[in-house]
Amino acid sequence: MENSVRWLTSEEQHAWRSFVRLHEKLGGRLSRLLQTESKVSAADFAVLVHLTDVPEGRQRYQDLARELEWEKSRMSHHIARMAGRGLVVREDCLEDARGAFVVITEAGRAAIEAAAPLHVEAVRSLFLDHVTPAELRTLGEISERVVAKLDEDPS
Amino acid sequence: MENSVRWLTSEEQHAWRSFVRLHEKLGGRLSRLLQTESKVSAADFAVLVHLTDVPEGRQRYQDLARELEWEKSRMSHHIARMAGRGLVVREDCLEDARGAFVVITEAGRAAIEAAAPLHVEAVRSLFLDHVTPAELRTLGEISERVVAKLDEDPS
DNA sequence: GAGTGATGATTGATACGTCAAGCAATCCGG
DNA sequence: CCGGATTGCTTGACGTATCAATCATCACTC
Repeated sequence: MENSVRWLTSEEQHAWRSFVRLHEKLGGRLSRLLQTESKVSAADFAVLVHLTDVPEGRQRYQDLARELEWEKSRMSHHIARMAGRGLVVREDCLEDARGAFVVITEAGRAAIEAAAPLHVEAVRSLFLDHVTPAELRTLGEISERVVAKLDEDPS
Repeated sequence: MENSVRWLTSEEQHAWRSFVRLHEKLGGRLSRLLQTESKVSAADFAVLVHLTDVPEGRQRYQDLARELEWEKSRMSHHIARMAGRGLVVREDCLEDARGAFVVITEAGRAAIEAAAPLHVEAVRSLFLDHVTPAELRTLGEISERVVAKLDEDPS
């Protein structure tokens, strides 16, 4: 048993546990909602959002993986499944024969347009509606700062 | 296309996306750390924490599932795997022959005592160290309030 | 006290994420 | 150029999460 551990005070413990519960519950609710009400999962949604943000709806696997913070193998597996459902297609890359593009299909665009209002409404009613603008600002600042720290110091 | 959707303002959008990224990154880091440095996963850790909080280290499947917000089938599968690794044992319930207890073993206690300092240190260095006490208080309040709302209104 | 429904847990199918290994295509130092 | 290292993606195996179906037991009612 280490004696040098900086254990949490009870305030820290309480805040941390609440925060963890929030993540579990909110994340669970949102993805369950998307899953059951639309036909895209939270992961599908994230992919489709990025593809609609980009010219022609085409992006390299690696770029997509970097933006979503996914492993490349996860991207391969997931895109293969999405392609099977017709939401995207895989396209070979001419400039670099190793590479490949993910391209959103019409069905993909239709799926995300159908899911987006639902998702926004859920984010509002499950979260934003219960948080003041000042709190939201604080939360945004904390999130950005911590994410930056995590990026600085890779595991 | 619905016209009545209350789309997010750019401030809301920014804060929300940062928050989601924090969720993804911090969760990923913590569970990866636990996984590689100790021999218990984040899920194992949560189970063991609850069992050490309770008399004799025994608790019913359903109670454990409720506290962790897990599905009962997840609990069954996971406890079966943990039992296979000797961290817990399953025990029949005398009062209700349908029910069963999960009981932490000595090996389970040893595992969590080994993992706890590491976990606390990670929570500090990856998160708490980058947040002021005031921010942490705000975060705790937000979390509690939103969790309460989510509990009120079941999906 | 038999029938009906609810409860506590298990099981199997399927989907998903991660890891390590693999395979091409490309880059680059000599 | 040529050979080894690197890059971009794929694959297979494994552990894990979810869903629906199942089974045994219990509770309630008539």
